[in-house]
Amino acid sequence: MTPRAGLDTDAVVATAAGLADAHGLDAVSLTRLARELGVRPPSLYAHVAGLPDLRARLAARGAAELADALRSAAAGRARGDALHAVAAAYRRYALAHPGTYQALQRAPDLEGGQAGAALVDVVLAVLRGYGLRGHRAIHGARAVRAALHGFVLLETREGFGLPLTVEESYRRLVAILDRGLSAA
Amino acid sequence: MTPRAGLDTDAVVATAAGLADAHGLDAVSLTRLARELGVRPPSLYAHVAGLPDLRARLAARGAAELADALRSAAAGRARGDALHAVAAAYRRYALAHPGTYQALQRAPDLEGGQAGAALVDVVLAVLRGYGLRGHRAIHGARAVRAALHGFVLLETREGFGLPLTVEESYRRLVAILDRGLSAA
DNA sequence: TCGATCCTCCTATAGTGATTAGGTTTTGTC
DNA sequence: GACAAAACCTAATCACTATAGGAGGATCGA
Repeated sequence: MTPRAGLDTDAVVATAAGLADAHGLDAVSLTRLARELGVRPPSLYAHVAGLPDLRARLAARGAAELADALRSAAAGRARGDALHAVAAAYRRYALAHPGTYQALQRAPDLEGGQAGAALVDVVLAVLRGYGLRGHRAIHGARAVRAALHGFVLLETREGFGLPLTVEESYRRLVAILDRGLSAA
Repeated sequence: MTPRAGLDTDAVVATAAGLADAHGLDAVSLTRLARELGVRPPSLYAHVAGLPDLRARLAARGAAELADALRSAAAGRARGDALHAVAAAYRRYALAHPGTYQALQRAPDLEGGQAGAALVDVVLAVLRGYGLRGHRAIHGARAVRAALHGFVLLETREGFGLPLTVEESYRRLVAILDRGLSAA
């Protein structure tokens, strides 16, 4: 008689991602998510282990998607070309999926998991184009991640109060990184 | 008879800051804060307007402290010297007050308030030493803030899985910024 | 010193969200 | 069709935010 929603973990996480991107990560409560899915809150426990687990899955999903986007952007390019493409893809993803990106932030060690490592690998691959290996590559990767992450965060959170094109600021930041990596 | 805690808004916010720095921002609940202060949760409403207000005050307090620290670091220095000093002070503050720094992040528009503007001003002052004014200074300030913010965030949140000195990575990041700003 | 008043803190209470326990019905398989 | 697994539900608990309204200590003028 009852239609049954026919959920599984992926569907739950996907809906949560939509909710997060549309209304912010804080809007993702089990109660609201359940309502969205036409189900009672306790039913969600059949698919996720609880709110922390849901958030972790959201982050893992986002890291995987982001890594994919970066990989695609880097494909077939090198050096500054690759760096600009990867940077653009990074920002594009974060702006298109603000809630998911937010979830990515709050993932403490989980970022250090599978998908997180994939993210680092893409950056390292780009740096190899600059001739950077070993220690130097790692320092470079940290710098690149920090810069992109920080910029996107400031943009999405605080919004850069001043009326000056954000695109241009980003382009210049990436140019600075390019110059710095070339010199290193 | 009753000893009375003798609280005021500053004391409440200060204790909240201690709690946040010691156990993370999420540990700062009115219930726990009240327990910490030897008081019942409703009593806190005499000093702060609620949890959002408390968080906002935490952020404002942090922004003011951070701006002070940066101003001190910049005093009497110029260019790369000033940049390195400010960057070091920035990271030092964030590491010493992780919970407060976390609160700073979550403050949406409040960062754009008094204390937030002071923060930007310090960076702009440093950039003036590089001969940057107007648009170029703003782009530069965004780059610097993004890089420092992003680095500190990655360090405190995810911890840079790899076993390679974080200090050295930071130093190199700042060096990249220095080079980039000099060229701009 | 006496008292009016303010302010701090309290109890009581409501409401929301996460989570667990334990049962019931649908779905898939033989 | 019957059995087993799994999806969902109701009921209940607990932690936390928040409001309402009251009691008592502190302060200041007389």
